[in-house]
Amino acid sequence: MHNLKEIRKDFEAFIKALKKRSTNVDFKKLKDLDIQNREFIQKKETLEKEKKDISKSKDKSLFARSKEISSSIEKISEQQKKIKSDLNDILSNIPNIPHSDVPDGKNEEDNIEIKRSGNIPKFDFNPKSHYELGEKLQMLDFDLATKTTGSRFVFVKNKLALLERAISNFMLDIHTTKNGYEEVSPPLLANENTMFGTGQLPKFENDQFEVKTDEGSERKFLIPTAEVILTNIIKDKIFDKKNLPMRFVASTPCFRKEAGSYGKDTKGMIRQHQFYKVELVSIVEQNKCLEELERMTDSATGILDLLELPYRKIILCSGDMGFSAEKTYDIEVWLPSENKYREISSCSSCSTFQAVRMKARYKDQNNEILYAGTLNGSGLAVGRTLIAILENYQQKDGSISIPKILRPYMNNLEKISIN
RNA sequence: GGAGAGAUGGCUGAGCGGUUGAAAGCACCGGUCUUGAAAACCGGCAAAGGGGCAACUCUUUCCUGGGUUCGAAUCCCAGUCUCUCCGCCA
Repeated sequence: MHNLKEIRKDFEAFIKALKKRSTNVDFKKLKDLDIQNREFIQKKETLEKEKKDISKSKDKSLFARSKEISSSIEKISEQQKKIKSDLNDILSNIPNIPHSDVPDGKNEEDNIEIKRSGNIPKFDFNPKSHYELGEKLQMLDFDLATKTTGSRFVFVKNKLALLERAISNFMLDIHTTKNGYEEVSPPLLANENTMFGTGQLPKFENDQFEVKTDEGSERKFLIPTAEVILTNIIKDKIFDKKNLPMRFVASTPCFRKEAGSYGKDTKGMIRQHQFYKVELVSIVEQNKCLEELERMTDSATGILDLLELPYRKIILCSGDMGFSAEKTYDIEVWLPSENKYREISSCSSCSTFQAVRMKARYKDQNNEILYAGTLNGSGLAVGRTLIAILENYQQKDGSISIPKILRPYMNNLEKISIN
């Protein structure tokens, strides 16, 4: 969320900065409401001052006047609250401003590739898709999941379940021992305010799975990514600068409705309602965001290097970035069956955008209070890593050789085959 | 599910109708002392919002929402959350 005080300083610049994004913000209304809001605050405060003075004076002759004032305050206050709430509605639906590094563009076609790494495997046969491979191995079962649960779910079984677990453990180990992240095993449900903090609410409620709770108690949502719960670790806090940076990693299931993606990636486990993801979150001083973004992205690509999977790194254009991001790198892994790169990680700096929503601040050496910078990135999506391994490491006979680095996590198994 | 207790500043924790925005301690910042550091001592230190170029000033805030009162952190009602004990389950 943006700081109104900052917006006010140069309203035109604010509009201009957001032009890069495809938004339909009613800027005029925003400005008018802000002015109205402040007018009402002033009216209210004048009355409050008078009332306070009467109360302090303990002068009985003025008590009647005080009562009058109370009812006036009530009226004005009501109007002011309405204005403030309208103002907040607009404000909380405005996305972050793209950093100047970010290329202008409308959609994913305008993203820019900045790096390629690894060798694309050459096959002397027609490479199969992960779901063909998995079903043939009898270790991916989509039909069963449809029966027990519904579409966009999958049973991962036998050695592929082991592989999935190995991937997760391997990534956690690297991030905790080599990259300086602290491992967290967080709750998988988040309340409304937490979801607001990272920007999932109010705008993207349709993408969330809400869990039914007792009447009257707080609303709860299945986390769409561990980013939500990990970033909110610092919610409502003012901490010392010396605590920064904070870096957290968690491997959790993620739940997404994937509303609006009907017909997209319907086959296989590319796009599921539930998937595991190893998530990285950093909390940093506000001027260190971009530096940390590079570090985080390197942590993510480091995993692909170790797994010896070919990938490329792209910078998202202004039109393709997520709501809370100021700058995002996507990392895409090579999928032989599709003959193209597919997203396996997305690393974003959110500048202070989420911190303002969460009221997460720190004190610097002058005891000045500043909003923190937050970053999140996948390190990596476990399901998609599984897919990438299946496809890139497939053999002519339909078996899968296991990346060397993962073997210690799989009882030194070298190959997954039907028996 | 039954019975209690609680929610106060960055943290711990007093206050239980009228200069209380709030004692005390810790943390933090500045100073004295010291070759330096520690300790000790002295001083400072809540946030948000409004007005002002600024110095500064005003308002709000002691979980949330109502109520009583000229006046509420303090009293009353409703709600949310947390904790403890018992039961049940893991």
